[in-house]
Amino acid sequence: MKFASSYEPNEYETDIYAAWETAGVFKPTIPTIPVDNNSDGVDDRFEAAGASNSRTCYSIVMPPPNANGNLHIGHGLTVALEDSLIRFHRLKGDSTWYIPGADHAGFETWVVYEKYLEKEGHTRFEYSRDELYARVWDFVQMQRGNMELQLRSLGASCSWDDLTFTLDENVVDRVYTTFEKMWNDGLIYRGEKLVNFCPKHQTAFADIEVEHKDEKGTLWEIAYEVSEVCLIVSTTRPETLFGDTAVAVNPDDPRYKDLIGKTVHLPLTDREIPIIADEHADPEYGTGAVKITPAHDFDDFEVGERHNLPRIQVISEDGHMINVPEKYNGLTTEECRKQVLKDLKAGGFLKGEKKIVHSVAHCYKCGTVLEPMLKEQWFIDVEKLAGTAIKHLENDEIKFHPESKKRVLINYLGNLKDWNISRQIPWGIAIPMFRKVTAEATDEPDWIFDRRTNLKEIEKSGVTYVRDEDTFDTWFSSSHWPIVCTDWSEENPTPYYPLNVMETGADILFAWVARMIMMGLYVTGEVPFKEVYLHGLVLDEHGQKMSKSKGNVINPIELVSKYGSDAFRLGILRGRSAGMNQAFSENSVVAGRNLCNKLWNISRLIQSTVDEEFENSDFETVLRQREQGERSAARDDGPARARREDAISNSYTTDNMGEDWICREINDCLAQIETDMREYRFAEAVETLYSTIWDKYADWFLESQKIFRNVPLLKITLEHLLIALHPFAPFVTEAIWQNLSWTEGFIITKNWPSELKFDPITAEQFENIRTIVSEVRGTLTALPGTFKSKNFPLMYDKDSLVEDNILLIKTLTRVPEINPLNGNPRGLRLALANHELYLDVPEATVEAYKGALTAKILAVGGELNALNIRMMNPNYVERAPEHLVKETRDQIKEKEALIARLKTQLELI
RNA sequence: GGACCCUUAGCUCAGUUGGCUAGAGCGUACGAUUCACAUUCGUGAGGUCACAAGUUCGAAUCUUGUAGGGUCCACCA
Repeated sequence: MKFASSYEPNEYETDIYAAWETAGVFKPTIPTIPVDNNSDGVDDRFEAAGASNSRTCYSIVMPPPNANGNLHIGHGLTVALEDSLIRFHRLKGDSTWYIPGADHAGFETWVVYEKYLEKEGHTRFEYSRDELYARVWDFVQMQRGNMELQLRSLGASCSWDDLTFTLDENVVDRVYTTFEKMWNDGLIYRGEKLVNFCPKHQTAFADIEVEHKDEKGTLWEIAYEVSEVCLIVSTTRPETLFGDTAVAVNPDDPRYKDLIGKTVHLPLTDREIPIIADEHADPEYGTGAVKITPAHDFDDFEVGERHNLPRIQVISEDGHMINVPEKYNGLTTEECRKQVLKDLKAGGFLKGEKKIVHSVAHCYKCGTVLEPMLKEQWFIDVEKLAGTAIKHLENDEIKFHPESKKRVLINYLGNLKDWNISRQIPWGIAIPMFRKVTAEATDEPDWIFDRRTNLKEIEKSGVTYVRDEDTFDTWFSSSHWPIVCTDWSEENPTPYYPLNVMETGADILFAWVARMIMMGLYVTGEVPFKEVYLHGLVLDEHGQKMSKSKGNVINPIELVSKYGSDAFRLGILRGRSAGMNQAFSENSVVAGRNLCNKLWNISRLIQSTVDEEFENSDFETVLRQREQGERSAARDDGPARARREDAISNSYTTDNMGEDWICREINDCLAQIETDMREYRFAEAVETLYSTIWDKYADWFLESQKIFRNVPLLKITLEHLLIALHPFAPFVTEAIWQNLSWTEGFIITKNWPSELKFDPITAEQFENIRTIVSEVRGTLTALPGTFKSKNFPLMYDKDSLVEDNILLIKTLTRVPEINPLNGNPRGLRLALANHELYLDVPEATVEAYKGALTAKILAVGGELNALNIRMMNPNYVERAPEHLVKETRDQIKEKEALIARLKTQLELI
């Protein structure tokens, strides 16, 4: 026998994955690019397949994990979700394409590399941009590979040949093509705008990458003199006063009405700046007068634009004061603030200070306070893109799970500001723009588009241009992900685009999903995916966010090696629903591991039954069976084969109690899984499988089969369950499939099971048996005395169901014997199951059981009462649907009969 | 300030268009004992569905309000 007494995942998983990969079963069966109709020598198979493309292609692209990182729990969830979908659709016969990816993770990787440089005693400023790019490339290659191995250990059945790295040539090509199109369409502009700038990392961020934190600060009140009077302004950043180019007051503020248009003297300088009227000044806040520093504050920048104010930059990119009086020049912002406050105080300008709490922008990576910095950057005018996206969303072209996120997304797109796509880090896709440096060529444009970003300098009609040193925001290239992964092109649109579903974290709805939709529509005219499934955060077992500092991080790979890949997948899917942040604990993985082991032992039992049958059967039968098997195996694949497999697998009969029932239960289970998967209810699908396999198949069917041994049925039902569980627990199901003596090929490429035939009446009879068995067990447990003293025989009167199933009931209840009742009823009558059944219990025992019995009668009486009250309500009888009223009537009858039976139990004593 | 989500058993969560006695896993109590599986088997206990009002024959489910928790966006001179 091949089956060990327990399932050891580590002995099988690596080999199984390798076998799948070698066999090429992860690849889509329908070609990804349709063949050109005009070309010769077209493969027939491909053409035939092309006809049904729209129906049978099923594609998912993986959100690319960091190429040189390790997978975390979120990736574990992603793979569990996506791979279950892929495997389910593969079994359903779709041509599935699960496309893996690797992210160069521009900023993340850059931060890691910069730390590494620092450790080596170097800084980024020692190298040119191209040198740095080459160095990071090598650095990434050196670290690469872990993540891909980890995806394999999670069982991701993705098409490895099609792995896309975010810096691959086709990605860069596509990104440049889009950028060029946008440039020509006038959607790209270079603007001097305020950007969030990290003085430590020396790069700008998009709004979305900024982390706002509430902090304590001080609000200072400073006097700006206007001829005789003075105007008090409030500020949290006194050091920026050197960059002030106006003071704003609210136009409706009566206190300052007369001052509008006049000028004030800027303290510590010899400048006069105007007093302007602007809505931005809130009369309720501070003193109602606000200094305007267009170069260092986002709001002030906008005020400046409205009033055409000059922008004076007084803080440099590395956080030092510039363009300020000699005394302050070169100080850090902090030093300068101290000095300015000191000098203001000395000059009598400082009129007050208040402690306040305000939110401050931080770098999401290093926590440094971000400096709003005036910089020339490339921007995308998002108005049209967002508008188009909203139109398609409102047209319901993408289905969201959870549904509520659609509105959230539309709301976000409606308020989107222009997108800064320039980053000042070398690790990324170079922006394909070149700046004119030949001064005398006045007719030529200042900037030109050119793909030759490998060159620092290019020449065009005698004019020299130098490359912009910046790289793209990673989200700009990532927004092309569905397009580039599926190899979509204008000439050859692939049947795998749009994707069937985009599965990713709810936290990157804006950063990624929104941008993919805008970009997909802009490039292809179609939405990039038909559905979006968003998963929430995986929290620790107490509902806390996982973080290194809290020390509550769970490593998925550790769980995989401890309990097996399947256990992890089952565990993480359990109790999870779309878009919700949910807790996760090792317990659920243990439950998953137990299910795998249960299934393993179920298979072990069935295999041993099959082996025994084989040994006992006569030689000729064996020979005939073997020949049949070989004959069918010799044929080729295809629909004919599928039909034949169907016929063979349906060649069973249901002869014994419980057999029709299990067929019914398995059919229900399969149908439930199909519904659940269509609606992305993963946890429910797993739940259904768990209870069908364990509570129904093992606890009832297999127990009853210990008497009956219907080998063909045991085989086919096991196969059905193995296939049904395969999407969620791929390794154990394949391991079993390979160990079973009669199965062929890989389970991963089998067909989803067809319905089992059964007789519904016989199936229902088994429910009666179950009720009887449960009540016998329950009553025996409830009766006083030790277990051993309770070996009472069971007696029946004129009951053919019991009479026909004496052996079965005896086995399941473990009563010593079951006899026909001779003479008058005695002992304890079973009440719940409506059968003439008595436990042969001595009077004294029944007497002691009386209390429990009375309590039960009371409980049922309460239920009956509630039902009667319902029926006495004329409105209910009139208005509720007829079937419900009838149901209630039936229930009343049942309860009344039950109470009557229970009362006989008491009377019998 | 705006938006969205959540509150159901000790814990983590299901509960689909309102309709049987509100379910599962884990935990827990009692019992079994080696015949596929102790990663086992059997039987229980455990719930004012956050609170209040409303709609309805009927509400965990729909509406409104209150309280608590979470997430995101905007703003904070």
